[in-house]
Amino acid sequence: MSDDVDAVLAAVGPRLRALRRRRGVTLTALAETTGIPVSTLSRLESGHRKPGLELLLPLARAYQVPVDELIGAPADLDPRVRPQPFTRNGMTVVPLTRKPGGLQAYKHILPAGLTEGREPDPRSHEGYHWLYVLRGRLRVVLGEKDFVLAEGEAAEFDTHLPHWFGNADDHHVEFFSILGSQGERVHIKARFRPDDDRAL
Amino acid sequence: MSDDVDAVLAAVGPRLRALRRRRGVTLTALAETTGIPVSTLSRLESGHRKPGLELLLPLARAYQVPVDELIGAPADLDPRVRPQPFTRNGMTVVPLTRKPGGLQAYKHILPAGLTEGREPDPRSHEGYHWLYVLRGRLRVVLGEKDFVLAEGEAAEFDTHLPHWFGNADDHHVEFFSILGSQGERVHIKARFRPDDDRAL
DNA sequence: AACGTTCTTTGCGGAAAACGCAAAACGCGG
DNA sequence: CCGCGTTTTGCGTTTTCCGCAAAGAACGTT
Repeated sequence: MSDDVDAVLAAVGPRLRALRRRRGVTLTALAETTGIPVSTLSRLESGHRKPGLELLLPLARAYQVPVDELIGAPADLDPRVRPQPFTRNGMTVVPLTRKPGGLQAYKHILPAGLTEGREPDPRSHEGYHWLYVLRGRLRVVLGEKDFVLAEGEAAEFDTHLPHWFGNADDHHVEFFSILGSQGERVHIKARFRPDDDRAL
Repeated sequence: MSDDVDAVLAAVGPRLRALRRRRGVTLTALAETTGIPVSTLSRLESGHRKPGLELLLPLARAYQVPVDELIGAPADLDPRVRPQPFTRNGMTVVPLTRKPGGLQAYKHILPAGLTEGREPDPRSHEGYHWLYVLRGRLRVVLGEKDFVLAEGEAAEFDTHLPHWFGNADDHHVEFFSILGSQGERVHIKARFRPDDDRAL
């Protein structure tokens, strides 16, 4: 577990030194191109200095190598997305995408009768929304409109429009939703929070 | 220059927070799976804590995302390798590979008469060596053997054998050399240094 | 609308790491 | 053996980190 991390951490210094030597660069020269003092570079390569991002980023640029390559982190990423569903207001949300940026795909599950008798509570946020009903009938409140999507039906809209989803009847509803990419903003939860929105 | 780095650095916190929210994970839960205390996570996401590797690595594993993706470092790497030749003992070395790990390719240039009258000084190190003479005639001292490679000729050997290269006559010599990958060790300079060898 | 729960932020003081500088140590070639 | 370029290290000061626990916010419920 943590051994793994420690191993990578301990290997970063030597790895950096090897890379530098291989390129025929001196500490002094590297210090010039990165703006990092020689002493710090020395300590970093010998493991007497923690490899912080403020050091790794300039180095990655100097060496023209991604950070992961720099630190030699094992690229043991499972290509399959392992969904970690969570619940928000009784609605189960299954994130189907992994990467922080770009499109975000979810599957939403509304248990039977979840929104029974509830007041629609439309919210708005940045982005563009596309959705597709897998099961059940989805009530969509969108701006002034209030309509129902049946199984296999789809919809798309700009999420600046206040919107809200609910069960159309007393059966449970499942639907895909794909969020994108209006200035790389993110849909996160019902209420829009300024700082969820900062860096995609 | 440094603005760029600062920008990325400042964006890491918010980016981490956005990612966590998107996954529907609480600080407490994340603290459990990563072993990082809640307070630290909070400070990290709010930018009051430096994003050190000892934090980013567990996070990258928890989120199943490479570190570069985590921090949103611009992937503006030039696919072309931009060689940065350097000189070692009068011999010009042109690194043709960029990645720290795996195979390493070089072009070596020995100016005319560089090794004239010099004593061969064979050294050994870890790895496997393959080479190809582009121009001139290359003298290769390899263990007990001492031979000459002409243009277009190639050789390969285990670098545990002490070896040395020189001009076979008074013309300049150019040759490719590809180093690999015996336990991921690296050819760096004439003399073998223990710590050049640690982490590929 | 007030409540309780859960999640998140923040203040604190001691401990640890970082900082740049300059001197010392090292490596290598002459 | 000397000299130069490179790298390491000692030092005192300054900054950051640390976990804890209390305070504060957000949210769902009564």
